[in-house]
Amino acid sequence: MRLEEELYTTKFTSEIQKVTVNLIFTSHWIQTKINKYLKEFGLTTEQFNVMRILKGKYPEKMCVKNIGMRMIEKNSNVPRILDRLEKKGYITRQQSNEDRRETVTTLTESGLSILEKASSLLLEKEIGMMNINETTALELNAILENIRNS
Amino acid sequence: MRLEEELYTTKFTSEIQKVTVNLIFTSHWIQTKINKYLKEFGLTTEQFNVMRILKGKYPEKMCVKNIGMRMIEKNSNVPRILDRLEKKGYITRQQSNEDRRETVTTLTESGLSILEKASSLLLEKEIGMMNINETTALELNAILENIRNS
DNA sequence: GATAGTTATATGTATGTACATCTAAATTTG
DNA sequence: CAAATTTAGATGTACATACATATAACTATC
Repeated sequence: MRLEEELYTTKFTSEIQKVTVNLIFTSHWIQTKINKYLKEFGLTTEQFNVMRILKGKYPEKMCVKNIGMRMIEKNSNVPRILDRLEKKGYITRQQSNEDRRETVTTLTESGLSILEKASSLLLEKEIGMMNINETTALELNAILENIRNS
Repeated sequence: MRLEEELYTTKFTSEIQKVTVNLIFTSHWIQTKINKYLKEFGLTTEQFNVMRILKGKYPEKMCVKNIGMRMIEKNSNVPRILDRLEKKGYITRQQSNEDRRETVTTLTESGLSILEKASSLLLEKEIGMMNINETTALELNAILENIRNS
């Protein structure tokens, strides 16, 4: 559907102005879908993202800062997301021995297991989630990366 | 900068998978910029959006549902955003006479005035905010609208 | 026209962002 | 090495989303 219809608006003053709104709208649209899939596992997207990042280094432990650097949302408050994952038993936290300011974290067995299940569902859903092919995706990725060069 | 560098990750398994992350990342990147501009006026993006929508019908009053339909973020909790705008004196609310379930809202003089200032700053910043021209923007808008056809 | 169903909005709770502040530990500097 | 600075993380507050539930008012149905 055209963005104008989605937002019940008449028109935008420029294609650039419309791009701004269209990017934010499409991002919300995707996130809403992903949220629904993850809900089945009792996970939020941010919790899933943190776990996915921890998996990338597993079984190595990661400090809070290094997790934060890899988050899609750079303003994420990682300690609080870790609070919830710890409460659910999906991660463990301990003070680092090398640098005692650091809190190092790793996935538990239970965390690994639920991550695997959630990942495989998302991988499966990913195909049909967006109407786009690899060629256009490549093109879109290039445009997005260029947009941020300013 | 390439997305892989932004997220300190090695690579994505497909361009489509990368598009998902790239769209969400770019959306956050834009929103962070807009937030910073609006902060000068003590407004959040959502508060600004609601005011912009009210301006579109001004001086006609709008009900909560019609505002919500026009929000970029469809999960917005409009009554609570209105609470904050009312507290700041930027809108007024009253029960509708036609349908007493409805709460109708309109901008105050003060609201119109701050909206005008914020809008003009955003319009000015919009040009340099993203590195994109009208032609590519047109193309990007078409891709985004197509992505959501599924 | 009374009852059932629907709709518009408000509100409660958990989670997350945005941003400021605090504390402890490491690092730098004189 | 002591003092100053920086860094890592935790935590407080305001605002927002996600979603469930509650309430009042409207509409449909018998």
